[in-house]
Amino acid sequence: MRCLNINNKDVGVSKTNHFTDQQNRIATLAKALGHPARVAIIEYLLKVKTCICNDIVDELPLAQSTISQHLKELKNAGIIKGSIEGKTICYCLDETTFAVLKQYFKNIIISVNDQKCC
Amino acid sequence: MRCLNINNKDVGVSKTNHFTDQQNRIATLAKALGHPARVAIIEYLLKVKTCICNDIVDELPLAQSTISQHLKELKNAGIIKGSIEGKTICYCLDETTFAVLKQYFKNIIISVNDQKCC
DNA sequence: ATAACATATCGTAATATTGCGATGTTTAAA
DNA sequence: TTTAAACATCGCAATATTACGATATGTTAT
Repeated sequence: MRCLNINNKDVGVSKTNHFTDQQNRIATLAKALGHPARVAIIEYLLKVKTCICNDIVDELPLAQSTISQHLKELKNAGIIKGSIEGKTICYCLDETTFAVLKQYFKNIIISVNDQKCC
Repeated sequence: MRCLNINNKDVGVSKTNHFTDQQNRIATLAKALGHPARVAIIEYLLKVKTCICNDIVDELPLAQSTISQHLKELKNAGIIKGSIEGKTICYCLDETTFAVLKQYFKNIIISVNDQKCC
């Protein structure tokens, strides 16, 4: 059953358009990292330097389709890159994205040290 | 209507217990940052050094109850701290948490530079 | 005591996320 | 050319998230 939103209330909808591009970007990246399976995938990619593809299925307690979905989300967010490598796909981490994240938190820490409270 | 999960499939449930504490911790932090409103709240707290409370309601295009909910999530994740300050509540960023995040991404970058691919 | 302010919580409605099996699609080997 | 491996996508079911208004709660002035 589908119901109409009679009152025109923005219910259940992220008002992304009200925030800055930077804020949306960080939120998108953080969201993509906001699931332990995806964190695990990243750590796996980090471990197996040669950026192998879906042996991840054997690594994690999730179905192949689920892993594929998680990989897609990571790729959409720009956290990983994937390139076709014959029969398989070579996924690997996107350094520049992590550099953005590192810098963002670094800057926060610089500012937060000025705080005079709590 | 509520339906039973006849097939015992873990449908729609994060299997957090299959991942390491570290992975779950990072995912929890990232998830809390995974919404532009919460990123905006953090940046606001960063700007107004004196960690004022709900003037955030005037800053963001969201209802008071919604802001309160976002603050709660940030607090639960350990990203902000709050202490009662008379009539108001003094919210401020938790430095140690940001230090964790910064370090995490720093370490990733160190490893990712070894990568020989893509 | 009461009013007013600053929150938090609750109930509800809607969308988003997560997970799976089944099924496509493409490539490489047989 | 069939087969199989490696993914991706689809459809479904269930939970989670987001947002709001209404309301409750606590604090401080009046």
